[in-house]
Amino acid sequence: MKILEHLERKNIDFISSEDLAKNCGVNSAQLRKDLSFVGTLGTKGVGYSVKSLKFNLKNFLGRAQEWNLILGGISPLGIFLLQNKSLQKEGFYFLAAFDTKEENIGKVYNGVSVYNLDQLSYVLNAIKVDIGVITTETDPEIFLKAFVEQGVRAIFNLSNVPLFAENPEVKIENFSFSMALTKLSYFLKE
Amino acid sequence: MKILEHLERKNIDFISSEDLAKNCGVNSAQLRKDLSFVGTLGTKGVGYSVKSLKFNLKNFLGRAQEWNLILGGISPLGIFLLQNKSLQKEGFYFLAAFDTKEENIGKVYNGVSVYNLDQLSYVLNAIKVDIGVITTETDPEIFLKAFVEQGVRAIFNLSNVPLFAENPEVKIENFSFSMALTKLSYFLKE
DNA sequence: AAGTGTGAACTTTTTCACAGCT
DNA sequence: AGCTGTGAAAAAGTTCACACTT
Repeated sequence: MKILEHLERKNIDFISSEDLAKNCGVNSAQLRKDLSFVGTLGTKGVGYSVKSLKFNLKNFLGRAQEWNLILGGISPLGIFLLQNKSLQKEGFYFLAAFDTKEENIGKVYNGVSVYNLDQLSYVLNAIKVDIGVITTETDPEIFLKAFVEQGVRAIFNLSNVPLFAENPEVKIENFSFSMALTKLSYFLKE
Repeated sequence: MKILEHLERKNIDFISSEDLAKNCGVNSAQLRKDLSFVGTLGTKGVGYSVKSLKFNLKNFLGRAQEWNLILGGISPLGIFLLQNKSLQKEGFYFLAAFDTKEENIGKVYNGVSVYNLDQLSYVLNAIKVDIGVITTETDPEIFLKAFVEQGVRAIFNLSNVPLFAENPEVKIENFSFSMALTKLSYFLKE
C-alpha cells in the first residue's frame, strides 16, 4: 500500500512482479500468487498498473471505507493515539474513549471524550463501532470482555499482555513494543 | 513472557503445556516443541516450573541483558517513545536521538539529546548501540542507510513505509499502526 | 497417573518452472 | 520478447500419538 504510493510519487505507472517484489522484500512468484487471490490484476507481458493495483488492494483490504474506533484505557499510548492525526488520514476515527479510573472520566483529547467503562453500552447505542483499541497498562481483559459483550468484533490490543479470543467471530491483533524489540534482541544474541 | 509473569502473580508454580498453551492460544504439542528448542525445560509427569521457564526464556530471547537504542526522527511517536518509561523497565534504553531538521537539534526529551544525523558517527564513537528505532514520517531510508553504515545491525522501523534489508547481517522489524488496523479492517470486510 | 519430548503424518506455505497472453 | 497466472514440487510448519520419565 505504502510502497505503491511511494511508486506513484515516483511517477511509475507500471511495474513487474519482479520489481515490486524487490521493493517488498519477497519472492516474485509469491507476490503474483498473492495478487491473483485478489483478482486478475496484471497484464501479461506488461506487469501491474500501480494505480489500479492500489485501487484493487484498497478495496480488497477494506481500506476504501472508513472505520470507527473506540479506545479502552487512558494510558500514555492511548493519549498519543487520540492526539495523533495520522490515523484519521488513513480512515480510522476514534469516536470515544473509556476508562475505569474516575480521575480520567470527562477528559477530552483531540475532541474525543473519555467515558466510564460502565457507560459503554449506553454510548454504543448512539454510535456504530468497528474496532476496539486497548491500551490500558493493567487488566486489558476487562476491556476485552466489555467490548466483545457489546458486539465489537475486532480488537487491537496494545497492552503488554497478549489476548486471545475464544470466540472465532472476534479477531484480536496483539502488538507491544517490548515484544517487537525482543525479536531484535533475540537476533542480536544469535 | 508477560503470560508467565501473570501466572507468577497468581502464585502458580508449575504449569502443564496443556494449560499454558490455552493461555497462549496455541496447541500444546506446538508449545512443547517450541520449548524443547530452547532446551529440556519440563519435568515429565509434572509440567514446567513457571519461574525456571521464565528464566530460561529470558536468556534465550536475549532479554536477560540490557540493550541500547538510538532514535531516528523526532516525530510524535518518537517523542512518545523517548518519554515513555516502560521500555526502560524492560531493559531497552534510548541513549541518543537523531533528526535532520535543524529546529529539532539540541532538544532534550526525558534526558535524551537530539543530534543532527550528520553527527551520527561522532556520537556512536562514544556509545555502543544495539538497535536503531526509526520513527520519521518521511524518508526512513535516510536513517536506515546511516544507521546500517555505522554498524547498527538491528532496526525497528515504525515509519509508515516498510523497509527491507539487502544485507542479511541486518535485521529489520517493521510495524505501523495503520498496517495493524488494516488486518482488522480486512477481517471485518470478510 | 500425569505430562514431557519427539518421530511420523499431515497441512500449509513457498518456490519453481512454464504454458499462454499481449 | 516480456511477464503474468498457476499447476506441480519442495520446504516449512503444525498436529498427532505414544514411548518414556517422574
